[in-house]
Amino acid sequence: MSEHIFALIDCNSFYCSCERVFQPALNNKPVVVLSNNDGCAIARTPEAKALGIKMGTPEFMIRKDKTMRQTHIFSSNYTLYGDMSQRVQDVVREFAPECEVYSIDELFVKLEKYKLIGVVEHARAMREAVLKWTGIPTGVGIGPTKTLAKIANHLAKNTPDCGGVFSLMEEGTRNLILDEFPIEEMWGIGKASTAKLNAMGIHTAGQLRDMPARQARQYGTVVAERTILELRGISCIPLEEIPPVRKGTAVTRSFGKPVTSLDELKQAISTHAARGAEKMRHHGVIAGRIRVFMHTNKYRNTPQFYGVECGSLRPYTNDTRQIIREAMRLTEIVFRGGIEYGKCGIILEDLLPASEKPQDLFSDDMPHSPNLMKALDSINKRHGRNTLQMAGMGLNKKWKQRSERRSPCYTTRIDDVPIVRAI
DNA sequence: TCTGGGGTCCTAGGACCC
DNA sequence: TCTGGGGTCCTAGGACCC
Repeated sequence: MSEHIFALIDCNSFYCSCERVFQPALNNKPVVVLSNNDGCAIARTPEAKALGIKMGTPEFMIRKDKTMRQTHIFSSNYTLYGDMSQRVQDVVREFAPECEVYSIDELFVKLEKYKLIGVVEHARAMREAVLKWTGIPTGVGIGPTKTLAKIANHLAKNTPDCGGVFSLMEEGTRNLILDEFPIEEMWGIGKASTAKLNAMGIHTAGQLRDMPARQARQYGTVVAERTILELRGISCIPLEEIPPVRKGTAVTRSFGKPVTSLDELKQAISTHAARGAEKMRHHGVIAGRIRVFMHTNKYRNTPQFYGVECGSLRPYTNDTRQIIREAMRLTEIVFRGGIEYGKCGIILEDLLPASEKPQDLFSDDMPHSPNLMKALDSINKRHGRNTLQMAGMGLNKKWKQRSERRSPCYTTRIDDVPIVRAI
């Protein structure tokens, strides 16, 4: 039986690296990128980590703290990151056509074909090409299963002198490493599992790998069993080259400041509903159900409230008007006065490819919908999001989030393309 | 005294991921 | 003053059906 060879390519501090590509003066300086609403740090460079900034450190703490304040802070710019991600993928595919896009900054590939020329050398060449052609630094971990490739990737980033590539294909090395590797750093082992395993005396990946079957059953689920087999080098999680069809899609946001009025809530929900409909059209799907929710800010010391209501969409649709209509009906049901809301959103469920739309005898169809929506989308694509919108979405959107330090869309907006001048 | 068994669907909640 | 958003999978329990 021929052995699998998985590699995981992971972009280093991806969002920060994207910002650095266009501001090279920030290399070797602490940089963070904030969440939506400029709430907290979601990406940090090693220099920022060294200052004590953690994943989720609030923005105001970074700004106030004496050592942290030297950090360069960016609002998140998903248009830029999405485009840079696409460029990284394009380079990786040239070196490894069997490729799964695992997240915006991670790709799994299979490398069996490169065994003769040397898998590690090939990975190194790929990594250098990604850096040269996109400006994004990466780490590559190699192993006989995805779980082991993930661990190898962790080592690639934290082992000086490995040139950004680490392989766990060789069994001897693997055993030595796993005996030292803490379980809480493993893929699929979160807080709850760590506590459970620690209580059983399991602290390292090596101990987990050698756990007797009886004890393993006591510990957990199918997922745990799979992880243990993967640690033993038996591949249970295959490469998924074709992304599975989404089951649902959500648009949710915190408010820039607390919202109390039904009017503003309706504006926000209809804005999210319109964005949800747009996302569905982009993916060529329709929804059979929509859920609307709103809740208070859990960090504030005010009476807490969480409300949610679900309604069906018949016929299945991705038409902005129908989605907003149902969302407004649900909003009025859920809404309660006298509450300071912190966040709201919509979730579209029961998604189907638009081509598989169920026939429906009892509800009116909108024959002109596809063309109208197409026109709406192309106008907004050319002139910017919500250039053309439904009246209910509101014009001044006072509830909107902050995003004060967003960088330009260097690679996707012609007005934002950097200009190089010869001196 | 005796009181089936198996299946589906739905929802809620937990855990985990990036 | 200020603490993200968007996903997946699994399990348990209730309702309902034959």
